[in-house]
Amino acid sequence: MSTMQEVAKKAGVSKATVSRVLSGKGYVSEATKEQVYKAIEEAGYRPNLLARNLALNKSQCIGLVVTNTLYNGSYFSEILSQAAKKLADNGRQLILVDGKHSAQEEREAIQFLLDLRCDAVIIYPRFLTVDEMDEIIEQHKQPIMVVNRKLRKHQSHCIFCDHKGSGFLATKYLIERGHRAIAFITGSMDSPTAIERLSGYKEALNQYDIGVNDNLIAHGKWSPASGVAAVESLLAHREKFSAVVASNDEMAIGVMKKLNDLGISVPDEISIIGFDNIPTAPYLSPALSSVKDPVSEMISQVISRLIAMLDGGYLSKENIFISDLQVRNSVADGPFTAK
Amino acid sequence: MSTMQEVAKKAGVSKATVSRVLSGKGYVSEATKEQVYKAIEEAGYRPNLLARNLALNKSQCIGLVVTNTLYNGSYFSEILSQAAKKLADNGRQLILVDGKHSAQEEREAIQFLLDLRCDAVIIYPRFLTVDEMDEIIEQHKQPIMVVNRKLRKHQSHCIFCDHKGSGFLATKYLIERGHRAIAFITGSMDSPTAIERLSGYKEALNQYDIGVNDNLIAHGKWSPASGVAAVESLLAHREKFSAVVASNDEMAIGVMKKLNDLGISVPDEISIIGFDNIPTAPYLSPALSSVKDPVSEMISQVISRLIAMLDGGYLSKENIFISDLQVRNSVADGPFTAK
DNA sequence: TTGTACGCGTTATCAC
DNA sequence: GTGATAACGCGTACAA
Repeated sequence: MSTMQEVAKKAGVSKATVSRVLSGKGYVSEATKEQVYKAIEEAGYRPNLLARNLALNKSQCIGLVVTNTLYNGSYFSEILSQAAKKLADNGRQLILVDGKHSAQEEREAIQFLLDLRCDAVIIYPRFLTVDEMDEIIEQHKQPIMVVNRKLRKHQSHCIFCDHKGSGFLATKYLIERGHRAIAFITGSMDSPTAIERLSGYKEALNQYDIGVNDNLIAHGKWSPASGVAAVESLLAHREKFSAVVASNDEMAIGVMKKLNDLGISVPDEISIIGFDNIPTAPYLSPALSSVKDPVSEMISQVISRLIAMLDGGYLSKENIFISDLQVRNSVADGPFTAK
Repeated sequence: MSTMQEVAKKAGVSKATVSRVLSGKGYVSEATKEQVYKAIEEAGYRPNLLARNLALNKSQCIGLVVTNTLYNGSYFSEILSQAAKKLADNGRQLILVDGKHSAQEEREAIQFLLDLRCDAVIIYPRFLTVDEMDEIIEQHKQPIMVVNRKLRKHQSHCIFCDHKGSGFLATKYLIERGHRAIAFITGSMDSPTAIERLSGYKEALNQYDIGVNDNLIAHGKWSPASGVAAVESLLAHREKFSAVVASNDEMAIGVMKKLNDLGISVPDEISIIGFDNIPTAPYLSPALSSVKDPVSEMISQVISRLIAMLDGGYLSKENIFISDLQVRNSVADGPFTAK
């Protein structure tokens, strides 16, 4: 790899001049510009971005921390594709670091990115608590943005959406269509999202004066297989239900499969509603509807805000809260009506 | 951010000593070690990885280039999750760069990663030709690995699998179950994978003395919607068929949806087979089977090889060709038998 | 318009 | 054991 020094020598100028030509800053005569370009060409010169970043003390790179536990399925791909595209549009690159499966490892991942002198770090946390993140943000100069959590102190550094509201909405949707015995399948209960969706479900039942029946609540782990298992545990209680709210689409698909296998007609006998919207979902089954999880929007907005702050130096103090929820219907309302 | 110099001053030693303590190389007395650790703690010192990388001329980062056109769905997520995990296991990080949607942009993405002094670059190409990539590999000292293409010259820098064989397998699978009128839906025909799968289909028909009927071949674009459109164009020809080979699972799902909507029973009247295996596929429909695309294995193997070469300095000259194909069945063979 | 000299934060090679 | 000092490759005041 040839260096700037060598190019300078070839062109018969100093490296300061080469630098000026490359950056377009400062005055350089057309004649020497020519010389320099020619020398660059000949030498096959390429700038060393490490050196440049060191000198400028910034890297044009944004770090992203995502937990291992999310590393599969369309949710992960949505986070990543959105982040990579949006950053590329703004001339930055994405460095992905595995948050593994503990708070300590999430910490280390953030630290690593900061040590690499990333301009900023985005984390989709799983194990770090809100307070821990507030603390981390305080300790560092570089902006650290948190997706899908409501921070206590640094609200301008986070973005979140109304998971409780979406749990409420899904349940209400079924209630309004005549369902009374509505089962609920949770996600992993160590996830705030799972807890919020469950609480939305309970609130909806309460609001319509339907008692919460613990026999109608089963615990899943986000995966299709755990959806299958949850159905089994629900049926074991021999309690009737005409609808199921599954805390994400993957479990909803597992539920659908299991019910089909048992010869239970979906959605005629039992309706299913999920969350997240996996891309192929609209094609899957007229039996399955979902409440959209606005991950893409969260990522998109958080990056917009980040770029604005990196370029403009100003970070909006405004709270970002996405509450625009909607149910996507594969079909007309018909099939979801309780018989 | 405090620097090594400041830590040295605090500890009353030179920065050379601090460096020795940190790296664990060279002799340092226990007493001064203590001092240094204390100073590091007090100063809240963190090493600047940019500076370290510049001095060492390596970055512990591996670049990955993926085209925009792949940025969705489970295929993308499989590539990424596999790459990130495998690299993290080996203490390296993943930098993802958007290959956008042209050969030129794929070139630039590779160049950027090299300029960043990534230790190596992995590309899942879409637009660059095999010859162009062979040339790029020659021009650079850092290893550049190519996934899903057979290079002409640098075979040890690539990994690929038998897409033609899998197209053949899927078709043969149906033929052996009694089907004769088998429709085929291609992927985007600017993709080598799409072309190879089609040629496998044709070869299977030939081998069983079934003529290739152009009316039974429709062109899709990998998306579920294009699968729907392909079915429409097939039906427009008023040619009967009892089975469909769709060039990937997403299109297969579109096909299934469309046939269901038309009241055509799947798989009783028409059987469908796809490729790729999306994670939820086994839960979707007993009507859909797929031939697995070994992306994960390709990524995994190419990284193993890469790490071996980065750590050991030796790059195996052996050809890597994955030919272990298999059909995943959601169900027993029954439903796929032609009536 | 151009060149000199220094700084960015490390690592590594010497002497001491 | 430890401390100067020279790389690493680039940006940028400041001087000329």
